[in-house]
Amino acid sequence: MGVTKISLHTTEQIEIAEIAKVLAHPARVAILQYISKQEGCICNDIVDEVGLAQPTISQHLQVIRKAGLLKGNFEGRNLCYCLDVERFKELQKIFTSFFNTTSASCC
Amino acid sequence: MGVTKISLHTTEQIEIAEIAKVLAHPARVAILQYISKQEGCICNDIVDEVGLAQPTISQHLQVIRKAGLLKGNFEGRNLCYCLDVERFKELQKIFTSFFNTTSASCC
DNA sequence: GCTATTCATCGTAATATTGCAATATTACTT
DNA sequence: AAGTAATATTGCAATATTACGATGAATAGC
Repeated sequence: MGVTKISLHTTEQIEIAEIAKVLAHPARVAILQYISKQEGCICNDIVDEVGLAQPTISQHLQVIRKAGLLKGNFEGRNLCYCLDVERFKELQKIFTSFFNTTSASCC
Repeated sequence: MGVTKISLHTTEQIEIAEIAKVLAHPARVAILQYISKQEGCICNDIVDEVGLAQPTISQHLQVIRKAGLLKGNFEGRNLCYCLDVERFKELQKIFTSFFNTTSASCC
């Protein structure tokens, strides 16, 4: 039904899935890579860089923002996006912990 | 349109997104945790453990299998699933590399 | 043979995601 | 004030995902 039965799962499982969802689209991976790669901040060149329409990029940015990974400062009429590196590393920790804990005894 | 324009993205971005997609559902996270946690192999107790219907679990297992993370041996009439730990660690490496590379210079 | 059990697959319904055109909003510029 | 530039929001179409009941295939045990 396209509807996830969250009541069945632990908060940890849901958290990991939420984070993974942010990375689960190549455009968002591209955006994350791009906004971190830039020396200063960048603006709507994400649109040029990634090659999707502006509303689509805006939508993906919202997903990234909801995960707490986006910082944006206005510079004149430009919005300059930044990766929230601290939050990003937080997510990495959660992932690393999941991977390490999970790859345990088997067969 | 629900259709991802893969032509726009690099193979690395697509690969990361593919891996993330596997983890992008709490049920699959739960399954991965469960099959790794078990001493021996397990069978359809995943259904009991996770709490979704058998066809749904089977569907999720297919996603995990497609990512190369599932090993299954028949034991009598039971299929015993195993996490492919090597492949799992491979994915972890790809993720770790992405995280480390991405959290670079910003603002 | 028959029956029960285990798991996969099919079909289908409900919902989510992705993408874009059109439009709105905000803020700078003249 | 009017025009322009940068983003966000809205609305909608196409597709993907999630979930489950029904059915199918394989095997164990009688």
